[in-house]
Formats: sequence, structure tokens, C-alpha cells
Amino acid sequence: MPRAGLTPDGVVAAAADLADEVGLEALTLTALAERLGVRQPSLYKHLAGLPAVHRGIAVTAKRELGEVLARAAIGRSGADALRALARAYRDWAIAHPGRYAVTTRAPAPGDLDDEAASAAVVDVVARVIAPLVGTASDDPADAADAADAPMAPEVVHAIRTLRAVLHGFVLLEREGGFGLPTGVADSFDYAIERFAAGLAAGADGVHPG
Amino acid sequence: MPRAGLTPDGVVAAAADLADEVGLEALTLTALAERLGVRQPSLYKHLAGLPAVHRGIAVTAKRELGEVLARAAIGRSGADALRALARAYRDWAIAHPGRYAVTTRAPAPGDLDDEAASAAVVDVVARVIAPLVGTASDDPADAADAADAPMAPEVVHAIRTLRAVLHGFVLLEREGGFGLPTGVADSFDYAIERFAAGLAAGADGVHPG
DNA sequence: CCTACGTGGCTATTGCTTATAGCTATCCGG
DNA sequence: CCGGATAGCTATAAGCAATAGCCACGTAGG
Repeated sequence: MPRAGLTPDGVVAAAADLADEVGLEALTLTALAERLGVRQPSLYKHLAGLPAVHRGIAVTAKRELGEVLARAAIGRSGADALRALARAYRDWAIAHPGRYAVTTRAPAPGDLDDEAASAAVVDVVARVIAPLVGTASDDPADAADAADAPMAPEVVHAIRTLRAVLHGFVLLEREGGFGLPTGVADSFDYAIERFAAGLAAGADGVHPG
Repeated sequence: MPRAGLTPDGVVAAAADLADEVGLEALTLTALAERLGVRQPSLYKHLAGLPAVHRGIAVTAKRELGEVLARAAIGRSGADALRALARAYRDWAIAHPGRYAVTTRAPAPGDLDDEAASAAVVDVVARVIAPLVGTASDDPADAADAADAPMAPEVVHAIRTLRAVLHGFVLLEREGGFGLPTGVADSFDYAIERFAAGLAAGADGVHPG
């Protein structure tokens, strides 16, 4: 019996692809082992069970998402960067449903790799959003600062809000939460424009007129 | 062996409570049967398996949520109604995690009860949001109209956006997607205020200044 | 009153899942 | 070239949903 030559990283990579194809719920160790040409218990030589597989997918997926978002925002600023970031997020989530499903899970406390990957994603979003918050100063230096200094509460709120919009939209779209798929892309663009407008409106002025 | 006197509705009610307590993922037929003082296969005399249990929870939960939202919006209008609706949504979702998890699933096509319950929730949201969309006319008649006539695309977009914000926030909060729980309520309020401000800003004016 | 049928609850079983225990053969370092 | 670490295997346990088939409860009909 020749060895299959598996590695933890290889198993995780195969698991991520399989999760994207069949959905995270349908990702079983048996199916994963079959794809790797190996019996199910053999996977335990490389990873400590299904939770470890999920965690592995989460770390690589967060790294990928962080890179995709960063690339999308390169060379753009202001609302333009926000639009590009949002579209890249949605496109990636739709293209990688299995990876995405595990991306929103918080890292286990003390899991440094996972924490770093998660922080990298938040950092990209922070750099795009910080200049848009409140009285919308367009000084690029603000964006750089946002990564180093502790963020202002309003920036934290804005980041969470954007993540909620993005995450909620992707999830509702995927689970068919919207009635017809008609114009979901338009609705998404609308959501991003409204969010940008809301940020630009500043800390006051909720009531129209 | 005396009969336990179960009914489909009773089983669903117990399942909803159990799901809130242990989480939807941990809601097993075995645990549900045990709580009802019955063996697991007996449940099949009343409901066609786990998917039917989920569907039953979904219908009752959507009805409950629709009522809670409607009650919260009574006697309020404009951004006030929006705030009350949003808080009621979040409170209910946090208080009923099991029910909530199944609330966002789309009804099976042709499932009239589920479709009606889902439509009722959307209807409440529509009545609150419609007056706030675009140039924010405050005529209460608009709200009533929104339920009867086909909704304008912008209203559909706005409803979807609000649902995405609410759903995304609740999910990220529950899964610990936000780093520290610090100020999540503040962030939620911020999100709603920004959303309201974005609606009030009208269809144009994305760029600040 | 009392019988007979419908049905609610049961046991037994199947097939799927994750996970562990223990064996063997392979590969690499000394 | 040999010996130890280990990658893969078989066998197996425990928990899950779901089906098949049995039996006793309880009530509708005579």
C-alpha cells in the first residue's frame, strides 16, 4: 500500500474546495477522505477531527478574503474604495460558499494564527472606512493611522455596521431569504450607497428635512 | 402504557423551546422525544422527521416575530418607528436564538402557511420603511399603500438593506464575530441611525461635501 | 354494554456519521 | 543497512435519523 503523501495543509486545501462544492454542512470526513484517496480514520493522523478541519479552512479562507479585499481597494479611496471592497466581498462569498460559511466564526481565544487572519480582514475594512466616518476627512494619513492607534468608537461602529450589511446580505441571498433573486445585485449596490451616504451625513441629522 | 397525548402543534412548541435553550444544531429528535416523555420514533407519528420540525418552528416563529415587530411599531412613525422595530428585532432574536435561526430560511415554494407568515413580517417592515425612502414623504397614507400596491424598487432595496443589517448584526453578535462584546448595543444603534440617515439622504448625494 | 377498528406509542433494525484502538508496512536518519 | 517514527489500514464503539412492524389504548358504532 503506497503512501498517499498527505499533509495537514493539503488536507485543509482539499477540504476547502470540497466545502465550496457541496456546502459546509455536507463536508464529511468520509467524503473528504474519499476525495484524497484514503480511508476516513487516516485523516486523524493529520488533523484532530472535523472541528480542526473547519478551523483550518477558516484560517486559510480569512487570509484569502483579506488579500482579495486588499487588492480590490488598492488605488482607490473614499466611497470608490468602499464600493470596490463591498463588491469584492460579495463576489468572493458567492464564489466560495463553503469557505465563507466558516469565515465569520470568531477565533478560539489564544489561536494566534486565526486571530491574525481575522485581524487582517478587519484591518483592510478599517483602512477603507476610517476616512469616511463622521465628517469624512479625506486625508490618506488617517487610513494608515487607523491600523496603529486604537480606533475611535465611531470607527468601530462603522466597521461593524458594514460587516453586518455585507454578511447579512450574503447570507440572506444564499439562503434564499429574499423572495425572488430579481435585482439582488441592484439591492446590494443600493445598500452600499445608502451606507456611504449615512456615513457622510455625520453623527447627527437623522431626521429628514 | 398510558398515551402521552402529543399533537403536531405541541411537538413543535416543545421543539421551539428546546431549540432556544440548546441551539438549533443541538436540537435532536432524541432530545426532543426525551423532553416529551416519549421514545424517538414516536415523533414520526406527528411530524415527518427533523425537516418538518424545523419547518414547524419556522412558521410559528415567523408569526411571533411579525407580531412582536408590529407591536413595537404601533403608535410610532418615521425614524422613531424604525428604531423601535430594529430594537424589537434584535431583542427577540437574542432571546430566541433557536427560533431565530430558522426564521431567515425561505419558505418552500407552495408552502402557503410559511409564505403567509414570511410575508407578514416583510409587510410590517415595509410599512415602517416605505415612508422613509427617498425624499421621505411623511404622509401616513404611503405606508398603507405600500402593502397593497406593488412596491417601488427603491422600497424593495431599502427593505432588503434593513433586513441585511439586522440579520448580519444579530448573527455576528451571536457567533462572536465581533471581537469584544463591548458596546455592541451602541454599534447597533449607530447602524440604525446611519441607515436612517442614508435613507433620508435620498437617491443621490453619495459623495460628501 | 361491549366489540372492533384506528392509531399512538413501542422495540428492533439499518445506515450514516465522528471518533478511538491497535496493527502493519513504509520511509528516513544514523 | 538497519531501526524507529509514523502514515495508512481494519475493526469497532457510540450517537444520530429514519423505517418496519407489533401491540395496546381508547373511542365510535352496534
